[in-house]
Amino acid sequence: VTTVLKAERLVRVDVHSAEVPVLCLSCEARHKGVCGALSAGQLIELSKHTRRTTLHPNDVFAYEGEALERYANILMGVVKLTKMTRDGRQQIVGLQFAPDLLGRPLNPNTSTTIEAATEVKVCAFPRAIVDKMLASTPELEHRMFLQTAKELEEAHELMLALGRKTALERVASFIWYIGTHIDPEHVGQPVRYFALPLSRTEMADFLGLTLETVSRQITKLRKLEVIRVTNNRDIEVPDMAKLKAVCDTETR
Amino acid sequence: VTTVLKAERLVRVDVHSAEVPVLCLSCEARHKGVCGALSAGQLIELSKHTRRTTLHPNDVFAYEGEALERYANILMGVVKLTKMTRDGRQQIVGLQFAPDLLGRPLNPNTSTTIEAATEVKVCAFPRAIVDKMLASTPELEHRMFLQTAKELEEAHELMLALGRKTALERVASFIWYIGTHIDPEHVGQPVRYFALPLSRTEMADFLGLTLETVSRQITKLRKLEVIRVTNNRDIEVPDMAKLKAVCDTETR
DNA sequence: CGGCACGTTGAGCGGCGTCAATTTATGTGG
DNA sequence: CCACATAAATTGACGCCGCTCAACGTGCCG
Repeated sequence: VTTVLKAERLVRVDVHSAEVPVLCLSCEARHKGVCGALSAGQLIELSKHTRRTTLHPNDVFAYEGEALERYANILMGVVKLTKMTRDGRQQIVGLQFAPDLLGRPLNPNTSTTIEAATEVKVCAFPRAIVDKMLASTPELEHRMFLQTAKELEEAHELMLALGRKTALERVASFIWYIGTHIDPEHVGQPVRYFALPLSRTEMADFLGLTLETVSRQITKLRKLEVIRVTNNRDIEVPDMAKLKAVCDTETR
Repeated sequence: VTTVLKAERLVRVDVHSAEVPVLCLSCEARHKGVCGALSAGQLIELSKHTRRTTLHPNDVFAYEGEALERYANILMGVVKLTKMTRDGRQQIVGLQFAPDLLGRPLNPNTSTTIEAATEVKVCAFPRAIVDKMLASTPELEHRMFLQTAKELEEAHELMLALGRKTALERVASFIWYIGTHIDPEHVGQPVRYFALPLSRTEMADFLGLTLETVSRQITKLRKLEVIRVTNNRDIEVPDMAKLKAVCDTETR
């Protein structure tokens, strides 16, 4: 229900400097995110209107149907995209990780509610400025397109799980998904020890289950020695192949 | 007023029609599809390598993981995008209608199997030619991006159905979806009489159900007088609002 | 007419949801 | 540091929605 809480002011940058803004220097989005498509000059122009913000779990960035007047680069943390039926049933339709960009060109209205799952740091800039750069920088649109295409593929994968997988397979698939996405430095290498970014309730909303069922499947995976659970959210995967096998069991 | 506009559009004469290839003249894709982004010269260039094809139900255009060496514009009919688990459980993750484009730039590999649901006519062109035009024609990429973004939104909608809706709601949602997409001339106006492009089995694969359950829900909708079924595939919707109400029942 | 594909209907069962109790983590003030 | 409160997660009992298996139309075509 709360919106953006804390806003940090950006460090001032010399307008006439051809250098990359200080804040951008160590920013991951400049390497793998959309900002990588921008020149030093564009980064400076953009940084004049940039505002970094921290969101706390369940802080809402934008509501379904709302017009986004700012794009936002995720610098840290996990963001969930949710939809709801009129009577309150909720579905998480996607997760976003650093350095994903929130907001799309050509249509400012978001079709999902965008909210923080974990603590999240974003770098936000006004729509108009980015849209102007889009016209002259094809590479920027390429990157946005690439992200959207990737989101669509992941949506398809989740749809297979929602429509055709058992509760156990869905939970295993989710753990696999997190393991292969949570580390921004992942080069396809899944990590074997990580913290789940979602609560049991949220996992249920992601997987089309109830929190009780999710909990039961987790204890089942624990007893099958596919995972170890240390502090509810902390997961260890001794053997990734074993986990992968459960995601798509031959003998259901 | 709408009918007048519609009629006007149908008889509209293209100023440069002399330069546009004959095949493109009456093609819907040139108006609302991606070809609308191309100049007469580009259309001529493209038409030299164009091949029109007819696909029959269940003909496969490309298999999951395969590299598409041709884009294809849907001129007529419905195409289904499917995914499968290793043990053969199938999920339809999306439907494509005229004038949608099959294939995406930047990544030739398709993540879903692409196959005809109904009889389908496509206009196919080699990847290389289109990709070259993409570099010099931003509008072309805009349109592709727009379609992908739309696909993503529809995927999200389906995910809500798969994860959180009852069997009855899913079937009603499907009928609503078809009613608002089957007519290429739809300007948001849902039609009340149409043929379902999918068999019961395919509807089940789309909705994460079994064919028996789909069948039962259809008879239930019939008894509730939400729909009329004439020849199994032919549906009449007396009151669209009534159908919409079932899609998202308050009292589940 | 018979064969076949497709759809409908029925009977019974099981996986997951519902409701509720208990345990475990997290935080707060004395 | 320990009671205490609150939220989050686990576990159990039971019921229902949708799956499974099977029989039975129905329409189409040779």
